[in-house]
Amino acid sequence: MRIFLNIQKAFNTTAEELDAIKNTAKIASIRKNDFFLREGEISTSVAFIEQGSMRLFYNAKEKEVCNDFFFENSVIGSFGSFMAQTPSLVNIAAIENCELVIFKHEDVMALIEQYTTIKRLSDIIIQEQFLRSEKREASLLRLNPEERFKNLLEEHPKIFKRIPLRHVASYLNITPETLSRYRAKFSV
Amino acid sequence: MRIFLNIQKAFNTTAEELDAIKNTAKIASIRKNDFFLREGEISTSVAFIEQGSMRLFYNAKEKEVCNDFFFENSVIGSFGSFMAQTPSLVNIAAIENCELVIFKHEDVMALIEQYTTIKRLSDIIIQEQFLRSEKREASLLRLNPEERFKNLLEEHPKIFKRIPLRHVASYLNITPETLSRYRAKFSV
DNA sequence: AGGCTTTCTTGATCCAAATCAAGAAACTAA
DNA sequence: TTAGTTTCTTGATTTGGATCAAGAAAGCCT
Repeated sequence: MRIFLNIQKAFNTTAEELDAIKNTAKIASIRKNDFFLREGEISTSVAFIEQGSMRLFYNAKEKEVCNDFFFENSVIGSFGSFMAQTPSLVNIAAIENCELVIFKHEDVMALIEQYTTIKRLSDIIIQEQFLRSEKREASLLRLNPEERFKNLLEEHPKIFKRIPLRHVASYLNITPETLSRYRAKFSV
Repeated sequence: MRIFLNIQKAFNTTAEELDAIKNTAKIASIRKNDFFLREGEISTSVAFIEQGSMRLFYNAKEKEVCNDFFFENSVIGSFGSFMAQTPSLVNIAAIENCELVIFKHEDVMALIEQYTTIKRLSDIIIQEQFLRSEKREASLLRLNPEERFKNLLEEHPKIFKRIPLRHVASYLNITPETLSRYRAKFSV
């Protein structure tokens, strides 16, 4: 199946591992704005994004605050909820229509048990999440809004192309008005 | 050894596991203000805090920004750096004099390999880190400074007793002056 | 296409927290 | 103990980004 080729490429799996994955993972489409996980639910699965983009966000008082964006060839989920099987603190929803490869909790456990290389894979994914969250925290703590904007523009210009600006503003923890002014200031 | 009793209690290990831990882990004292890990270094170990308190912080422009505090009976380390064996983004230092039980990277790997229950333990620690960081992000993203202050006061009053206020201010991502005014306002 | 809603931009005003400044209190080390 | 730091408090001022407001542009129906 064409759709697993990206997994093969992203994770550099052997034919045997890829077969095991094909036999357990499920393919799913989710449409723009659909939820993958809601705050309070216990996460039953994580997903590999074949195509599309998603966001992970918190419910704040009246608004939503966006914590992160995920594009094709990355793994998305609430790892806290998924691993501990506790209610999720975060929401996850599609920004663009997405093609996903879904990994159920029990399947992941079984795959890890059976294939030490898949275990290693899972460890790498977990590591990446730790690094991602340390980076995110560092950016929120040590940079001011304008610096965060310039940083994001430099490191992930595609976010400005594919993500609605109100979500980008939320990610930067500023209002849409302020983002708009930064964009004018730096002519983006 | 008395010092391992807390580990036994915190993790509810069997006698056999505790023995395995005793034979590999090393006890260390570190003094107030000493570093456990510096930004840029690759983390070689994680530590169980028997006694004392530590902080995890980032270097920002001219100042340090504190990301979290850790007290006795918790595990501290840069998990991103420890697991991926990449340079740490964070610093870790003692606030009070500490008694630590140190777990070297290779020993942890070996223990996990050998004892499935210790593997389970490590999974729980990792889960806790994920939850901790989701909570931390949520607090930075959805609360304003004064709400963060009130929240911290409610949930962790002991932090105000044991941690120098400038570190608390940094944790709340406000200036010491602002913290001082909040304290006056709420008579803390 | 055309009407409707949502998103984005631009301007005016406001405010919470930062900065600047200086004194008080708490540690530290001889 | 006391001199010397460092930390904390309090006051005056500034400021970056929020909020309020209203129009422009872009999406999204049928």
